[in-house]
Amino acid sequence: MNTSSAPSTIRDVARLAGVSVATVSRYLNQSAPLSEPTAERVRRAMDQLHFTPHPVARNLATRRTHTIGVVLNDVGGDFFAPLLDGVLSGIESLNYNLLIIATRPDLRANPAILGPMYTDGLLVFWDSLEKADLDALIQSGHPCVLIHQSPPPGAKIPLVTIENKAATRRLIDHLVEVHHRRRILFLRGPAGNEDSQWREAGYREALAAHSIAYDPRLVLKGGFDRFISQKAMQDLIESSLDFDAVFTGDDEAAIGALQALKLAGIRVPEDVSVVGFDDQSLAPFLSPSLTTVHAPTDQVGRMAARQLLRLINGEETEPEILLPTELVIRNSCGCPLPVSD
Amino acid sequence: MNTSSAPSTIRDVARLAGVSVATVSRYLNQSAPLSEPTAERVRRAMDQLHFTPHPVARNLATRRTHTIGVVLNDVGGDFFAPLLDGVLSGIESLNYNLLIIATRPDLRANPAILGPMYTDGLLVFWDSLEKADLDALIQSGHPCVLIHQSPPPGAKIPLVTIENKAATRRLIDHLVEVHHRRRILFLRGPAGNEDSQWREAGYREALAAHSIAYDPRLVLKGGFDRFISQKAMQDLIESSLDFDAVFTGDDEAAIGALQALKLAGIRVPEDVSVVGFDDQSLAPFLSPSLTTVHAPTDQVGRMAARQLLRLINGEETEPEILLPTELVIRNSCGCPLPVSD
DNA sequence: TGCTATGATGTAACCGGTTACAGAAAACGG
DNA sequence: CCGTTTTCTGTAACCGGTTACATCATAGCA
Repeated sequence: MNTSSAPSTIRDVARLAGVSVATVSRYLNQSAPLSEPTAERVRRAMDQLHFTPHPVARNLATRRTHTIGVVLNDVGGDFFAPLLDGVLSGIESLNYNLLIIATRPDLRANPAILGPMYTDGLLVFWDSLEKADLDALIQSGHPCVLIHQSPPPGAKIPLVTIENKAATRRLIDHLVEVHHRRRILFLRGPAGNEDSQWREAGYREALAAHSIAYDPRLVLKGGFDRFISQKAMQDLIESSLDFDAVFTGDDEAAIGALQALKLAGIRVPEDVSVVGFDDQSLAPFLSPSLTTVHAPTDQVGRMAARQLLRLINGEETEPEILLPTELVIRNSCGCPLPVSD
Repeated sequence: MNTSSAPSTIRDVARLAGVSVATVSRYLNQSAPLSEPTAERVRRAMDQLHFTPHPVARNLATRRTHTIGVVLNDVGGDFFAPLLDGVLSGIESLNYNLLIIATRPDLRANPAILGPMYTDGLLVFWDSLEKADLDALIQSGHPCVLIHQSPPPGAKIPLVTIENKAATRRLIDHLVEVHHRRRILFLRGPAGNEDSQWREAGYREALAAHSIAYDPRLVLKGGFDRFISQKAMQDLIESSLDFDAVFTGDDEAAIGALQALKLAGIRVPEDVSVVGFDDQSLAPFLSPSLTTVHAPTDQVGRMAARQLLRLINGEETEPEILLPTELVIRNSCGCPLPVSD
């Protein structure tokens, strides 16, 4: 009946059970053995009062927040949902909370929120922090795990990312070997993006392996962005440079590339093969359906969360986790429709 | 050079400035006037010590968390990213933090985390809480705003959602008036989904307005899900019931419907018009591009966040915000390609 | 000049937990 | 049977802020 009374505290419980607050606390945390009769009385008192320990008070006393932060710049992007889904499944039922820390190119994060008072550790996604902020964070020693971005040299910060180079190699090999493409465009990602750098390395390796000369005119800025890549493709088409395939760097850029080709009346895949990277959720529904490389973004999130928890608990962590990627053949490369999908 | 020393506290600042902790606190919160010389000394001491007030201690003392929670079941779904993006922009620079509370059909939320100790208020998305948990939350009086779901009768909880019925009416009107469709399928959303109910009402209203008899055989379960809707469409096609258009309930179901039609060799939009709802990010890239209704999901997030903040601050709130939706004509209804896109 | 209103600051209790330390009782070993 | 260890429990300090109340100058006023 005392529904709307003030929530009860550990002292209320102690009083009702006829024990000290320390005893109640020990019961809560199993931090010391209690005699069975005492435990029973505490238990009784607790549920008679509907007692729930106050997390903030506990956080203050233990100097742990039981919260991990995810630092991201690109909320709303296609990476966001699967990544967070993975992170959540990584901390599931471990009594950890998830705090979203959104940064923007124009909006630096409040430095304090990166500090140890808000979270027990941070998951830092590529491009979410200015270099200075990242360095300061690393210096501070606050646990963090980087996602899709290597730590600065010397820093021993775990990294979780995906395998880019070998997968790209297989992707380009497929274009050359199966579809006999030899003039293959590459749309670079944003400056400084490591995924893009590795993909470019895979691209060049594949060309070299097939004795195809590297032509710098075939490498454009796609920015992992549909509009930038559409513009880049349009410009290239106007320049009437010859090409028979496009590796768009990522799926997002593939959207723009497909659009540009369509508007120019160039048929995909008959005239030009198009392949992407990431296997975003819309890849199967583009037209033609997009041949790409599956990036296990949810797993990246899950693994990163696990690494961070290990770090927080002082356990051993892997310095680097490279998750495997997988070629996904659909139609935009020129392969026929599968029987069903 | 004392870089790695323990972080300084308000008492350290007080000592260095030669004032009491209360004075420092007053400076921090502007909660009482300070003489300029005192203020100056506090300021000096603060940045000499790089002092940052400890948020958890502050939360404990003020019994506010400066955090709002978003309760969601469908992390990873297409709603998630834009919604959160909107929420973040709604709380931007207001010193509020965002906690993600993910529930799953199989995993009930820890009841405590819905309580007032973790957050100052909650944004509750449709279907994220069991009825009992929602009722308990509302009973508790903890501030909350519902998203895409009306409160139980009698409860005075603000609601933020979108206009469904009139938009659906316009959508179906378009099919009938422009494309002369009269046998229009409707794929219902999940049971209990209010959006779906309103869309169905709009659908029926449009039929009635054009004197088209309502045929219950044309209403199927699409579940707002690509697989469910694909299956439903396939079954319907096999039953060889006649139809010339499909309103898929949402865009997600449109994916499945398009797939089923394609596999059956039925041409869209020549043989059958297909229209969706939501205007998810992939809608323009389906083939043919999807005629749909734009749902301003990011705005829903922003508005809901704002309402919640008002509620938390004891200001007046709107009982219900219905955000306008807008018809987006593309090609899947049968309209020609726009000049550019 | 003496008395009160005002403004600035300090003291100490409080938010609600955890935990170091101490003490008492029970178990153990010789 | 007594000293030592072990097991359980209590006392009180502590985490790092906020704030009600008290205090003390100083300004204002008659």
